[in-house]
Amino acid sequence: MRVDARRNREHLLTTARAVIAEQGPEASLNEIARRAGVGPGTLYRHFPTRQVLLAAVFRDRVETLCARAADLLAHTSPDEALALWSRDVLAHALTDRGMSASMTLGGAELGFDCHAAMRSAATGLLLRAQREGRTRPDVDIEDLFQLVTGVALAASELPGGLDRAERLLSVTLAGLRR
Amino acid sequence: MRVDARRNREHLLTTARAVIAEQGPEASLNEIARRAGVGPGTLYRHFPTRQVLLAAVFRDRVETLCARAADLLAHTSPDEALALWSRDVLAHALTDRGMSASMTLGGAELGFDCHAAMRSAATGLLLRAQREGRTRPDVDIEDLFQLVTGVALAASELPGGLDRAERLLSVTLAGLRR
DNA sequence: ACCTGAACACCGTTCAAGT
DNA sequence: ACCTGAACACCGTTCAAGT
Repeated sequence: MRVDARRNREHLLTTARAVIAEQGPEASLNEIARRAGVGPGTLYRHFPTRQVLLAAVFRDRVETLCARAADLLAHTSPDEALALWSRDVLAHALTDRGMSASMTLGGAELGFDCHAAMRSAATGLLLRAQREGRTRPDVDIEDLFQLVTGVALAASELPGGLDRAERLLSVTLAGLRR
Repeated sequence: MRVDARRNREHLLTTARAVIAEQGPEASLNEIARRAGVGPGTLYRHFPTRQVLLAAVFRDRVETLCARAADLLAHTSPDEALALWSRDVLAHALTDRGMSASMTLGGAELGFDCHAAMRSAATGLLLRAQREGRTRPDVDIEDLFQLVTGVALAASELPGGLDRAERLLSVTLAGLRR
């Protein structure tokens, strides 16, 4: 990869992060390119679809959440780990617009598969909670995932912010216990 | 209102229903006008914003759900009424793309306030369940609403369809009990 | 090998001109 | 009083031409 190409890629990523923080995940790709000082073709060369760009933008955060899951798996009780991790996901989703949408972005063509990463991180927590804890055995990882991102989406679009989010999460976590 | 205006309005609504069923609530307004055989200006005259159009399109279904809530309130036990009504909302949301998005459409300028209608219909069910049933007293009507539409949104975007939707709903309803 | 930016087909939205 | 449809500013996307 040529040095100017690599620099363009980095700069596009930085700009995309800023614009998406401002305008959300539907932000104009042309504007991202414009603000980064490159032609739209250059953006498309590096990120052939919007989803590829979003996956790249949120990669760091997703990896942070995955590391957190591994940590909780090693150091916390099953029920508590699930609760704390869900709360973390929620906090990230409330902070970064588009984060919750990105968490469901999957597929090998993305360069980085957010969905697969999140899924495998959460699977460990769920299986252990079902084995040792008091978690309903019939829910699968997609269910857990949908419930948490659903709460995140709801909370990010409604007034009441974190308070409401915590309440919705507590309802969901209570529902997961048997 | 002139007869041709009224006829245009009806025809636009019928066309919009069809196009939205095909393409979802983000369907092109120009295409709706085109298919209805009128200029885009005519669509805008009758429905000044997309939300006004969506509220008009889904008015019938929302009113059906409200009537159902009143019926359940009169003839069913608190817990069961809440469960049956949620299941109904879910079924409507899975059938009609854009229905769940429309349920959150509020404001007096819409001609018909879907959100207010749904909220007042569901409030009766929730209050009674909290008074007589075993429902958590700290959740409010917005919480209930968000949980149900969240499940609906999740289920409509994920494979697994109705089965998964039912499971997610049962988790949520379990979480609502104290 | 990579970038550029004009070009294309679309979109939402407006508004002067018509009937 | 209502409709028309050309027009505008934007969007995503592509691709010949450049370096």
